Amino acid sequence: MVPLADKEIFDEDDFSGESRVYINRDVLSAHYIPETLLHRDKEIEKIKRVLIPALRNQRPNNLFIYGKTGVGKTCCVKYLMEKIDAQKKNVKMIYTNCRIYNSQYKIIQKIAETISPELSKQGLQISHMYEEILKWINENETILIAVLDEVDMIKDLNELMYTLIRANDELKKGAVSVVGITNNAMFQRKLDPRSKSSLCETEIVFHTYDALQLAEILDQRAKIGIKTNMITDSAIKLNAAIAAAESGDARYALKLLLKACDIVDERGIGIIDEHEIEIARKSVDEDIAIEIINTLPQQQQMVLYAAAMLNIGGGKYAKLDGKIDDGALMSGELYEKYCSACEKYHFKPRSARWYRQYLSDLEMLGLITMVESGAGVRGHTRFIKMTYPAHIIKEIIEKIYGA
DNA sequence: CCTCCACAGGAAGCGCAGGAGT
DNA sequence: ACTCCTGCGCTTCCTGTGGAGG
Repeated sequence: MVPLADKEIFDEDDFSGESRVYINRDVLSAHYIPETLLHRDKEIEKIKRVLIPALRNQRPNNLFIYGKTGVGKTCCVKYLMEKIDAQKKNVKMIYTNCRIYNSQYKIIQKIAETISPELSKQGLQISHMYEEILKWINENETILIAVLDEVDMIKDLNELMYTLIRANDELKKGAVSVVGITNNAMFQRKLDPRSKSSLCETEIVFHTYDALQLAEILDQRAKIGIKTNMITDSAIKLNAAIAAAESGDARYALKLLLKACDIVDERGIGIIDEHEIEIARKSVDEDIAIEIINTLPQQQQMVLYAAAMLNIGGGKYAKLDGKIDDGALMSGELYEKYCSACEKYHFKPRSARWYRQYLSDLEMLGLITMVESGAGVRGHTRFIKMTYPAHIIKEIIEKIYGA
């Protein structure tokens, strides 16, 4: 046997060999921003109109963008960011994904780091970074626009908004504006009235794509990214129809397309047709679940696991005078199951209060949905339904911790 | 109508970790 | 090496809520 070190793991073809399917695989990624954004002219125009004062060195209104996942919110904003950057005016747009930068501290730090690398150290006081940012804006007479994607993930958004608004009172030159992006309709309720009215100075709502629009978007990407005659029209139509039925989510549509292309690319023969889209669909659904669950904190995985076990085992829940949906769990019952799941894997279960926090986190991630009990049930509780099939979740978590 | 149930979710506070300042 | 400060995950305590039951 040849020792591994002496063997070439990748052969020459892997580097230089041309793909049968792709011209440029990256084009099919959701992060790719095409030259022209289809079906978003109106939205781009609206955002542009809000941001235009910045180019004249005036403070633009704060902007709040709402719309479901994969409707092009981030894409449109990033598209405009590039255009504004190219103008080379004294406008600095800083994009932050608040799923990662989820507190006032982290966001201020991110801004500070962007304007001056010396401020990238951890542990600096927030007031220090704040002063440095103000100084920088003043000296450069800059309009700073903080783009906060998934703004609902920020834990102390009220404080952050207060800080950023106050900055404008202290600045002699330059200004600070905020663009908040979210897909969570409920989130405005958590804001105090002051932050709400200031963040939502102007609001833009993005509507979901229909099947026709999705088909055109897919077609546009396919033309740039995939070689001619490698995909049939009916495959694109089916791909669009599936995504439109799911949620009108372009990101999902692209993932599906990418997966189907990968399948054909690996297989080495044939083209992408309806059948390939169908196969891709199954594996994409599972991939999405695996990706989310793997990055979940341990305790939240336990809650999800408990829910899956109850769903499979068939708890008492489903038999409550037939009114309740099959598979709807009561939160009290689930907490007990969660505690025993923790015991099984030798984790210390958290308090019921914290467990309720986990539930709302899981709901935010779209892994479960919750409904108030309402009439027919004694007491005040919530019914919990899983968005992904229980057996898939069970498998994924048992793969991590063992059965 | 009142009380109880089964929770929801806010507020306060605690212990720990990790970095800054001395 | 130490003290101070801040963020983070968590518990404890508490008030609120909406329907069932007496």
